[in-house]
Amino acid sequence: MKLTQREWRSNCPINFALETFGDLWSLLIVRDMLMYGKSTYGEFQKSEEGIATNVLADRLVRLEREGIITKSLNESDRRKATFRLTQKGIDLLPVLLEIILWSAQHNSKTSAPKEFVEQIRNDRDGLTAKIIKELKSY
Amino acid sequence: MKLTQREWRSNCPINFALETFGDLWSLLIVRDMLMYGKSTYGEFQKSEEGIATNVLADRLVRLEREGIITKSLNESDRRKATFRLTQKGIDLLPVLLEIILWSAQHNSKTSAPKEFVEQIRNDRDGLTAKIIKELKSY
DNA sequence: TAAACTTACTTGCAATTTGCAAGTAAGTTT
DNA sequence: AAACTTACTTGCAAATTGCAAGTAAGTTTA
Repeated sequence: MKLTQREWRSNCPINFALETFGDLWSLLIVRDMLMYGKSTYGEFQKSEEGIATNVLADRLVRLEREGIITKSLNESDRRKATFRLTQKGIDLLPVLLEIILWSAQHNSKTSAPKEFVEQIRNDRDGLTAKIIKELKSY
Repeated sequence: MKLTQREWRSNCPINFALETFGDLWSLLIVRDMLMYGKSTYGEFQKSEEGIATNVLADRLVRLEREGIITKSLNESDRRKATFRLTQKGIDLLPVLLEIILWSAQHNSKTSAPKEFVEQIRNDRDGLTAKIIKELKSY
C-alpha cells in the first residue's frame, strides 16, 4: 500500500537531508526564521533573494510537511498565518552555522559580519544559546 | 559588461552556499568523494540514489566551475577522468558532519552507523583529521 | 587486427519545476 | 462602502529533471 509510504532514494543521512531541504530556497526560509525572527509569508517574501510567490507557498507547505515548521493562524489579523520552527527546525542551526563559516571562507563578498563569524568560531555554544533565546522571545 | 560577471541573489552566506550546491545531488557527490573516496564518473553513478547520467555530467561540470572539484585525465585509462576535491571542497566536511548529526537525530531509518555518529559528537577533530588523511591516501 | 566490450557522456522526449506577473478571495483600514 | 493589504493561485514560457537509447573514444579479447 503506497498511499502513505514515502520512497527514499537511500537511507544515507546526507540524502535524507537533501530530500528534506535540498533546494535553492528552503534553507533561506529557515535562515529568515532563525536569524531574523521572520514568521509570516509577507516577511519571507521581502527577503533580498526575491522568491517567487508560488515557490514560497510551495516551500512553506513542504517544510510543514517535513515537520520543520508549524503553521498557525494569527489571531490579530486573520489573513496572516504565523510560521514557527519546530525543534527539528531549530536543530538545523548548527548546519546553518557551518554553512556560514564555509561561505565566509570562500566568498570574498560575503555579507556575514566578521564579528559574527568570529563568534561562531570562538563561542559556538554561547551563540547558539543566544540565537535560540531570541527565537523564543519572538 | 556582463560576460564574466555572475549575478548573486544576495551576498548572504547561506544564499552563497545554496547557489553553489543547493540542489538534490551536489552534496551527494561531495559525500561520495569525502566518505567513500570515489573519484570517477562511473563510481558516482553507482551510488544508491541513482543519479541520471545527464544530471551527473551537469553537476560535475558545475562543481568544477564552482572550484569545489578538479578534473584530470586518468593516465592508465584515457576514457576516464579523475575528480578530486579542492581545499574548498574539503572544507565542506564540517557541513556534512552537521548534516549527518541532524539526520541521525531526525531520521529513524538512518543508515548512519551509531559509532560514527558518536564519534562526530565526541571527537570531531580526530574524525576530521582521519577522514582527510584517508582522502589524501586515495 | 578486428570484434566485443567499457566508459563517459549526449541526445530525445515527456514530465515536472521554476520564475514572472497578473489575478483572486478574504480580511482590514479608511 | 470603497480602497487597500495579505496570502496565495493561475497562466504561461523557460528551465530542469529523469528515463533510456545513442554515440564516440578507448580498452580488452580472441
